[in-house]
This record gives sequence, structure tokens and C-alpha cells, in this order.
Amino acid sequence: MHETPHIPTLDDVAKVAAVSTATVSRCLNEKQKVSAKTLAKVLEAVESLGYTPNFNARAMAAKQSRTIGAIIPTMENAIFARGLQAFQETLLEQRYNLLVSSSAYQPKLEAQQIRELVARGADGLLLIGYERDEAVYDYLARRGIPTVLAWASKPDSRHVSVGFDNRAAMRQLTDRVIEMGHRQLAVISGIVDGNDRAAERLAGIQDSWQAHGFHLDDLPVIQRPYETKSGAAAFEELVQVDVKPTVIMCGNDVLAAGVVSRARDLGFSVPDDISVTGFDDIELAKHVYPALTTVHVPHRKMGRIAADSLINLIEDREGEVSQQLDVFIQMRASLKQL
Amino acid sequence: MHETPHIPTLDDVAKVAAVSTATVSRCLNEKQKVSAKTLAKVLEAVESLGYTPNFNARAMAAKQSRTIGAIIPTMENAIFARGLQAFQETLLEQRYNLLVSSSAYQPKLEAQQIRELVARGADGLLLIGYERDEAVYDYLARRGIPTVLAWASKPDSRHVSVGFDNRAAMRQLTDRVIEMGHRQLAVISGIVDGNDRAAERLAGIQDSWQAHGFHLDDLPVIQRPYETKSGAAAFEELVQVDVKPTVIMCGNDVLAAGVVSRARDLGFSVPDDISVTGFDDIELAKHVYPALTTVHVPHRKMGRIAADSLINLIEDREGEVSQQLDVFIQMRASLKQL
DNA sequence: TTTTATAGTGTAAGCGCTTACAGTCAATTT
DNA sequence: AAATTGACTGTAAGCGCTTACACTATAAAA
Repeated sequence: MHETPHIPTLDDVAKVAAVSTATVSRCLNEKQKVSAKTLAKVLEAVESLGYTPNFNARAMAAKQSRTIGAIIPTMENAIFARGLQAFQETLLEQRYNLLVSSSAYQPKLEAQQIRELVARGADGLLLIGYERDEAVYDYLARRGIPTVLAWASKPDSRHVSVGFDNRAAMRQLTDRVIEMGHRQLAVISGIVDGNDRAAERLAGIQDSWQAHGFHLDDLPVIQRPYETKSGAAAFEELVQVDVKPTVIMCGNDVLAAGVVSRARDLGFSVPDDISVTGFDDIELAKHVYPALTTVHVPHRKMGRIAADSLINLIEDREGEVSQQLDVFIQMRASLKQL
Repeated sequence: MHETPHIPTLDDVAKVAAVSTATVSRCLNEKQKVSAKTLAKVLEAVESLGYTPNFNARAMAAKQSRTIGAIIPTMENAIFARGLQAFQETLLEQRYNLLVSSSAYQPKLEAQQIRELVARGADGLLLIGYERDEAVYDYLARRGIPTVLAWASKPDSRHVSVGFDNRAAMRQLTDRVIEMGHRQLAVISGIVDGNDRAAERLAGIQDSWQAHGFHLDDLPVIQRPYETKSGAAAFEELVQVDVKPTVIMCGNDVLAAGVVSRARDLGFSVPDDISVTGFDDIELAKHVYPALTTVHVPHRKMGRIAADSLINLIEDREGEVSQQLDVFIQMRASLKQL
């Protein structure tokens, strides 16, 4: 394929510095085991040759890579961006590197990416949500790959997770909505199939709805992918019925943003004609107009804690227990008292 | 650290299938060189053992990794998300994998990440913008690492780039703004230091401003990081002067979104009291209110072409020339004729 | 039938590193 | 002075894979 210019190796450095490869390796990884004189000599050789260690060789020989893999459903909207950024920053502080890939919400693809990352020697994995094929967990267990599940929480499960209770949070939001006088709800949920967070959120709404004595049949629900345009389209469907909803509760802020803008384009006033709620409290939620009432999730905190837990797990330290974070309802203009 | 369960290797597979490791390797990589019978036998062994190839070993032995590295300034806002997603999809189609890391707009960190990815055996690199230390380019050249620069375009340079002319685009937008009667402009630029895209965009505004016979001294410019809250804060500064601007041109949509919401919070009507423009046409631009007049960048197309170019480069095929993509001005409500 | 391809397989030499182990030598102890 | 220690350093055996090369059948050609 390519002209291969000579790339300096440990051997080259060793030769130039007139020491053994073992010594060079020590200079790079365990300075304290080497005399100051040797260290200087070696570093100079490294410098002059422009040597960079070959990561693959190192990982293979050392059987650890200081690399963490993360697989998120999508990079295309900001749902995971903030948490992941914090996750990465925390890892970096501890000299771990992050490899990210995205699964496009497809379990098959996710499973493949997991293998991919493990094959790459990831020391640990960050996965979103807990619902996946048992075979995947088996694989991870057999390989002894420490794994943290985030963005969801299942305290009773045997996996360590750092997240929040999607269901309870959504139930709480729904309680609030109903308290505020709304009786005609409509729901635009994410696609629940293969997405436990979406499923839990929907369940949370239903919990509240039933607890208030209403019947599930009277709760219109449509499922759509997490994209603003899906939210927009769904809105049009929902308002074409006889009894218009007084509030549309969305599975996340992205859907809600789509709803709000389409509503405005169609001449509806939010929240005077119709209220809208979201979930996640991403940037977008503050900047659409009217700003979204939503569930605030401490994304950065979650990312940070997930990183710490994972590293603890990898380094066999204590403190790797699951954590359930608190979320709260962020009231903004898109939801109105009736 | 961890109990190390036995992880099956090529040797194990070879033993179980009663063939040599070379044959197993062929079954995995060059099926056509192997008899159907052997293939079946081997695949069965692979299956029964739950074998997954060790990536590091493979990369080391084969001296190629089918991995592309990308370093973007940030994952935290959506500027790069869409293009990167398309980039990844295109790579995947050709069986290349993507490794992403972010440099937080710090050249030093970027340089480090470049070495990191190269050390990991990346077959090629995607970098944003062209402005970086010559030493970095030297390093890349010495190692023979094919590199594509995106989100910017410098046709005369020796590097291959897939992007658009930030300066010309912003100049065009500014021409439009001035044509629409605006004479009191104010600019919220990104931080231009170490960010050639931001610098070019600012230069584009200045080009137009001067071409229309105005003086640079009369063009208030402030630089802020690409965050909505910076845009919001900058807005407050800009309107505290005697002669309020009739339009605020922002270095990108993120800043503009911040401006628009803060303006509203402070009781300004956009665009009646003040117009606002952005750049990039990310999702956010459509969903803030009023929607942003901005420069539309074909992010997905750019990502796709960048991927194709890079692969061509790596595989020494033709067609790896730089491409400059067309952008256009997307008029929306945030900019008003005076 | 003998020669010559050809398809399929095995052998073994690395790829660039880490690290157990052994060795050297000067500084301390006894 | 001999023995012990400890600080450095070197030797060499892998880590799990790919691939050049050699080899063995079998089919095609002569």
C-alpha cells in the first residue's frame, strides 16, 4: 500500500542509547527503577529518533491497554454528549483513554461493537441501559471485562450501574402534569423495543395515569425515533383527533423540541393551546421557545461517577457499587397550569 | 488485577479443528484460499470456543488495523456530530472502524491525541481544520499516515481537505445582511486563536464590511467559546453600548442560539429589535425561536466524502483530491430586512 | 504415463513490546 | 576481609496473530 518510512522502535532507541530494550521500556514505564544517568541517555535517544511506543505491541505484551470502551446508541443528537464528555475527562485524569463507538440503537450492532472493543483490548466497558441479550453479558463475564451500565438504574440487578430511575422520574413528572389540571394527555414515546430507558419512561407515565384512576385505553401513545422531525410529524398526527390533548408528553427533549417548533409553525401556541414536556434537560431544552419543562438529569455527574466506578472495578478497588442519582423536574414555560 | 479466565486464541481453535494456525487465520481472513470442508470445521471450532480474534495481535502482525482515527475539537455540542456520523457510516460500509477522540480545542492536546491514535495503529486520520504546528504534519508525513482535513478548505495547500470556504461563506452572508439594510453590525466570533475556521469566518465578515466601505474600527467584535451561555453573556455586553447594533452576527449557531434566548429573556424581540445570524445550520438552528438565518453546511455529505477520500488515500487509489463543497445561506426568521 | 499446474495446508519467522529471572557491582554489614 | 544487600541492567521468553515459503496431493495437460 504505502511506502513505509522506517518507524523507530524500542530496539532503535536501545541501540542509540546503548542499553537493552528492557531498560528503555523501564525508562518509559517505571522511571524509578532506572538510574538518572540512564534515564537521561534514553530520553535523549527517544527524542532524537522521534520514537513513539507502538500501542498494539504494548497492549499485547502487558495484557492491559488503559483503554476504556464506550458504546452509545447515537452521537447524532446531544443526549449522551455531555455525560460522555465528563466520562472521558475523568478517565483522562487517571490516564485512561476512551474509545467511543455508536450502535445506532441496534442491539446486534451493539453486540458486535462490544466484541470489537474487547478484541481491541479494552480494560473495561461503558454501556447504556441494561437490557441486552444474556449472551452478551455471558461473553463479558467469561472474558472478565468490567462493565458499567449507565443512563439507567436497576438496583436489584447483578450488574453495576450508574444512572437514575427513568420510570420513577417520568411518573413524577406525569403526576405533576396531572396535578396541574391536565386530563387529556398524549404521549410521544421513543421506540421502546430494544431501549429500556424509553420503555421505563413510558411505563412511568402509565403508572401515574392509572394511579390517578384513568384507563390506559384513554392514553394515546405513539412511538417514534428520537429525532426532532419525528416529534414534529407525531405532533401533527396527535392533533388531528377529535378531542385534542391538552398536553403532549415526550420521551425526550429531542422529540419535544420537534413538537414545539411544529406546533408553532401550525399556529398553535405552546403552552396556551397545548403544553409540552420533555426529558433529559439537554441544552436544546433551554433554547427552544417556549423552553421545555423536562426532567433534569445530572449528565456530567453521571459521567464522572461512571468513570470512577469503572476504574475501581478494573483496578479491583472498593467502591464499585451501583449508584442511583437523583433527578428533578425542571419547570419551564412549555407546561402550563390549566 | 483480575482473575483471568482462559481466553481462546487462534492456537486453541487450531487444536480443536485439527489444523494449523495458518489455516485458521486464512479461514478468518481469506476464505477463498481454503477448502469448504476445512472452513466448516474451523468455523465450528470458532463457534464452540467463542473465539474472537485479538485485535492488537492482528494489527501488529498485519501492520494494518482497518481503523481510522478522528480528532474533533469537542463532542459536547452538535457541530461535528452529524458529519462525523456520516463519516463513520461510510467507513463501516468499507469495513473500516472509527476511533474518535476530542481535543477540547487545545492544539497541544490534539497533537498528543494524534500520536496516541497513530500509536494505536490508525491507518489514517481525520482532522478538523488545517492550522496546526508544522511539526505535527512532519510527524504524520514521516510515519506515512494518510490524513484528510475537514470542515475547512485550503485548495492551494499540500494537504488533502474536504470542506468549504468558511471565509467566502461568511462574507456572502455578511453581504446579504448589509444588502438588507443593516449598518450597525456586531460580531460574536469564536475564539480565533488556534481555530482557523473561526478566524476565517471572522475574516469573511471583515472582508464584506470593508468592501462596503466601512471601517474596521466601527465593527465591534468579541470572541467567545462556542457555548450558548457565552453567546448569551456576549449579547448582554453588546447591547449595553450607546448605539445598539441592528444585527448580531455569530460565529456559529451555538453562539447564536444563546443570543436569541437571552435576547428574549431580556425583553428584546428578535428580529424586530435586533437580528441575529448563525453558521453551520445544525439542528438547533431550526428549533430556536425565531429560527436562525445561517450558513447551511452539508455536514453529512462532507463526512461521506471525507471518508471516501481517506480510504482512497489509504488504499493508494485515485480520486483522493481535495474537494470544496458548496454551502448556501439559509434564510430564516432571525434576520430581518430593515 | 509422465509432467505441470494448482489448490490446500503446514512450518516458522517475525511484528514491537513487557517482564521474570539472572547477573553485575558498589555500598553496607558483620 | 568476607558476606550480604540493594540498585541497576541485561537476557530471553513470550503476547496472539499474519504470511512468505515449502510442501503435498490431486487434477489437467502433454
